Amino acid sequence: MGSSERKEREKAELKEQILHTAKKILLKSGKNGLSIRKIANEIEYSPATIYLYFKDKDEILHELMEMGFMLKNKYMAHAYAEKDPAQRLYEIGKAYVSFGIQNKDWYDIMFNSDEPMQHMAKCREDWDQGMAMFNFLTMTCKEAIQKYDLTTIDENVMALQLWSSVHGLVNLALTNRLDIVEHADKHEIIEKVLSSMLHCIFKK
Amino acid sequence: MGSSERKEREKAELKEQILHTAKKILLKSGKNGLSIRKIANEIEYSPATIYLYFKDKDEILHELMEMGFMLKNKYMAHAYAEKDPAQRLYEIGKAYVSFGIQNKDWYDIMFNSDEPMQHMAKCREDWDQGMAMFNFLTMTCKEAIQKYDLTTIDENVMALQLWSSVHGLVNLALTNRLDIVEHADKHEIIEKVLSSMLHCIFKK
DNA sequence: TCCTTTTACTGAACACTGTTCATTATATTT
DNA sequence: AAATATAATGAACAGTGTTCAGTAAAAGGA
Repeated sequence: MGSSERKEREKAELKEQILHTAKKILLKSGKNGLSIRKIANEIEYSPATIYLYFKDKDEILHELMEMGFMLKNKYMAHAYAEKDPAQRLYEIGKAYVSFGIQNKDWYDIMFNSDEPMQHMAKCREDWDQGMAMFNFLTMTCKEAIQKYDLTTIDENVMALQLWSSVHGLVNLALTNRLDIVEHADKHEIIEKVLSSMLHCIFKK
Repeated sequence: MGSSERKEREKAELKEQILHTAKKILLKSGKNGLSIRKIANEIEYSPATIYLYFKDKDEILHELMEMGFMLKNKYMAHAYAEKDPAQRLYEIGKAYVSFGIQNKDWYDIMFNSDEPMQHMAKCREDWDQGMAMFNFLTMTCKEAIQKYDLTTIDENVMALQLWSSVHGLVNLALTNRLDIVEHADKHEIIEKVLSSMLHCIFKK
């Protein structure tokens, strides 16, 4: 009979509903405001029911992390399509920072939080999205090195140098530490640092 | 009578004891393991008593932040004493990263946590330690720019570029995201990025 | 249709968290 | 010794993640 298939579909539907609600609460109340009990309340099930669909809160945050990467990819799409690797690096940096600044809670879950990493460790899973992102950055660096004949820098070092810079900038901005040391406009100063960074790398 | 003086001294002593215990728990159980109730339990007072000496947990974390900066200064002392500004920047970077990697909980409270910033906002206080740190970095950049005739870079931009890089590196390392994208030795790769960063800036 | 088995769900509890406040205990002063 | 001022707390409020015995509902078989 097809009833077992229907049941599986219903089970998947409730799982989706839980995640959809989790996302809703995340957007409304932030990561700190997201709790199992609030999700349960919203979908009108008991908190215990959540644990029939997810092992623990870490797993839910891991799923939210994956959703975050999908959102981030929308921000990156235009930059990724740029032909010139040097210009592409600049566009990637700008898009990355825009995503981070405009989506604090998503960014925290993806790049700062312990819970999704904890879940991956428990499941012996890889950080596929993070690795894919970094690999693409590294490939663009490689292209740029070849095209602009940058003999003194390694592509892996260059990629990490760029990533850590924008990661640091976003975190300083999101924790309100950037405005304290630099009163000027946040976007302007970040733009300047990113430009300076790339200018440093590409000048010979 | 001097009894009021003695009472004030006793009050200050208990305040010190609370902070000392908070530090002890932070070192043993991390920031997440630090709770008002654990402090109260350790010093054998009721949790409510803590609130006679501190407005809230934010204030305690703010005090811990200040303690963290004192510890950091010990890490930085040698670097700060370096004569040559370019070499000093390198030593500062290395010392900063060492401090961060070796003191996750202190680093989080100082450079990532919201609570100490929240406390400062409530008290309309400045982030003195952070500003002092950044000002010193900026001055060193200014010196380096003058000595090595770097005409294309602004000292403020350069300082922020360096800070965000090491901040990003430390955070990626502390959240176990660095080892995932780069399997090589953590310290080695960080050293390489820092060197590359400074090499980029100082080459003409 | 009735009965058994399987699946789905939940109430209540456990062990925590920060914070407040009326009440009690202690110490000081009159 | 009594009155006052200070210090400390018990208990409660409103939360948190998580577990598990027990119940309700649906599915399968006779």
